[in-house]
Amino acid sequence: MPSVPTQQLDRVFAALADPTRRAILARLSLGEATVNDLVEPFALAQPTISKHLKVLEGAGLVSRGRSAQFRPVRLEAAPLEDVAQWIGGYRRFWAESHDRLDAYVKTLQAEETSHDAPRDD
Amino acid sequence: MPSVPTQQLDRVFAALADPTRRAILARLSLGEATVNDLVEPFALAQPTISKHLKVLEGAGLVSRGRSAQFRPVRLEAAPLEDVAQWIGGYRRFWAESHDRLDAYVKTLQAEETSHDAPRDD
DNA sequence: CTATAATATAGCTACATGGCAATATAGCTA
DNA sequence: TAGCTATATTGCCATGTAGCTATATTATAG
Repeated sequence: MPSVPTQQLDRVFAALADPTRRAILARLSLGEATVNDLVEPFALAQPTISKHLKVLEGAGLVSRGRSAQFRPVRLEAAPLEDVAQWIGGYRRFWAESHDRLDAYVKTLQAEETSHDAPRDD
Repeated sequence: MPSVPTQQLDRVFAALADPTRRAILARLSLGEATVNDLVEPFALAQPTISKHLKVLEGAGLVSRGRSAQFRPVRLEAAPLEDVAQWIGGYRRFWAESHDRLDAYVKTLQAEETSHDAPRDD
């Protein structure tokens, strides 16, 4: 059972704790973006975004390419899978509370497999 | 589709970003505990644990009871479900990378429904 | 009522983080 | 080479957080 190093989970959760960074991930779910692409929608300075990207990169949630003077940013979802696995260990605890809401939960699980873009946060 | 307020996700992710707090949750997955029960296994002072509990409570991840001078702490998994839902929006991104590892992923998904205690972090 | 036990609060230190403006670097383009 | 564009780095400030010790609070036990 290949469980994720604690420190790695630390970094991933910390990275996800900031709404700007989650919004960046949502944006990247639509495809690669340059730093400037990412600066635009957030009323934040470019160095601020670069700092956020460094945090995301440190958590393995994005990777950087190189194309002329651009450093395109790409979503890397693997750490999210790690998180999903960690959370999976607690699934039974909320499953217990849902004996009366089974139908609703089934609806969510159906949506889980749908292919809409994630929300922007 | 009942998506979780951003601020709520902020608090939950931030709470989960600390390994001590994740260990507290793992401990609570075995059942209610008093503050002292939780102090013992971590080489940390009691006020430090109390502070962690406040953070967890603020994220809705634990609730407190009252029994004599004890304030038993209980796991509340609902926010983890919110996180699972948020992450679900990205599932397809790692699913894409797993065309060759389908068997392995299926194994994990089988374990997801098993009833072992979560790891201690 | 006093003493004891469980927990919370206050006040402190050290360090991390999010934001900015200013500047440096790297890679085109002319 | 000079200049322009994209991004990174630096240095600063304000705020937040994890840890501690000391003290306050709350509830039970004598």
